Amino acid sequence: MVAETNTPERDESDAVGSVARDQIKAFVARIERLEEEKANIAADIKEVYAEAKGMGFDTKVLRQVIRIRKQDRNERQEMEALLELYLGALGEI
Amino acid sequence: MVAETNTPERDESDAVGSVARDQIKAFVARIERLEEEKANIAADIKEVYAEAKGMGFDTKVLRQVIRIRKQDRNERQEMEALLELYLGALGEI
Amino acid sequence: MVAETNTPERDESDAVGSVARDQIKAFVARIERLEEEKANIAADIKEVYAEAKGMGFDTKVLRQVIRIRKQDRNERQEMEALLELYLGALGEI
Amino acid sequence: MVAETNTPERDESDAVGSVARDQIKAFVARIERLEEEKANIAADIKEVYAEAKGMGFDTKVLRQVIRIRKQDRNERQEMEALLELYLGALGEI
DNA sequence: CCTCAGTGGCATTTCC
DNA sequence: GGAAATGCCACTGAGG
Repeated sequence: MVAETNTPERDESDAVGSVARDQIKAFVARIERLEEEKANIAADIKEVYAEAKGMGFDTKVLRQVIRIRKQDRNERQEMEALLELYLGALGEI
Repeated sequence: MVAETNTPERDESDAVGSVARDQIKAFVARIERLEEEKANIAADIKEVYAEAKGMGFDTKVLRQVIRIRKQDRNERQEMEALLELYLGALGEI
Repeated sequence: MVAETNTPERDESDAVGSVARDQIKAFVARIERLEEEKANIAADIKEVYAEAKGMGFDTKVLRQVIRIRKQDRNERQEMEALLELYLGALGEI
Repeated sequence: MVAETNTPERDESDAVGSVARDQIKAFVARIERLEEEKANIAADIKEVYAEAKGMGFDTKVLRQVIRIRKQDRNERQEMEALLELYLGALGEI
């Protein structure tokens, strides 16, 4: 794991030390917990698409709509960032 | 959205019908809601990695650990499925 | 290089065979040639930004403008793809 | 675009001035032209990798080869620069 | 020097 | 199930 601050040189057989070891285990547990939640939500999304498909909607079109709306949001944010840049730059004239 | 069962030919001005239209909007809303939750959890995971990094752990190795453990779980599940298959086959002899 | 179709078992000392060897060299040469062209163009772009900066323009803003215009193009393409999807789906009703 | 030297305070309606405006448009056009060329070459490279893959070569290994050779070139250049430095220093003795 | 945008590589997912 | 596409992460290099 190469945690310099957590793995000082030591004589004992364990290379990382029980403290660092516990920290690693805690991080792994937290991440795996969150990954599980994320996977569950991904499964939910999949279900929604399946449900829409079951009602006769074209999931390909639906996905595209979602993508375009997401792009819209991103572009709006970029425009705001550009405005910030402009205003900041104007202030420096 | 091209839902054959929901968009019969019609004389009215709206091409898709208000019912299908509402259904589409509902699906989009549900998916976007779930996508947002997923993005939040992804951000949480990122934070955890950042925290671990801040404590001197190598995130690259940490990610590998997570990946390997996930693979192990998958393999274990496959083995169990195979076992089920064998046992079922034996029961049919 | 692990090219199963190009590396039959053979008694000779070379593991890959002269044919596969030549093919690999040709691929590497082609890629490196293209990579070089790409690097040259990247250098040209850098020069243009430098020139703009030299004339008093804010390169950060300029980059943002380029990025937004690129997003616009992408979104336009996505919209066209969506239209294609719609039309194709309508044709199947 | 916030070009102090090109956008003096002015009474006219246009905020940036038609000259600066044209300059900006020219820069954007030049950059977008070059970006397009770069994207085309990147697509070509992708095609070459795909072709190699289609002939049974492992693209992952191929990429590694390209990367290592690039590193070698860089190191060689650094060595030559170092040699130049040494020789120049000797000439000043 | 340090932040940050851009880019390449990798993993996952999706479609066939 | 395998190839193709998308998204994500790490890294390098540019700009301040």
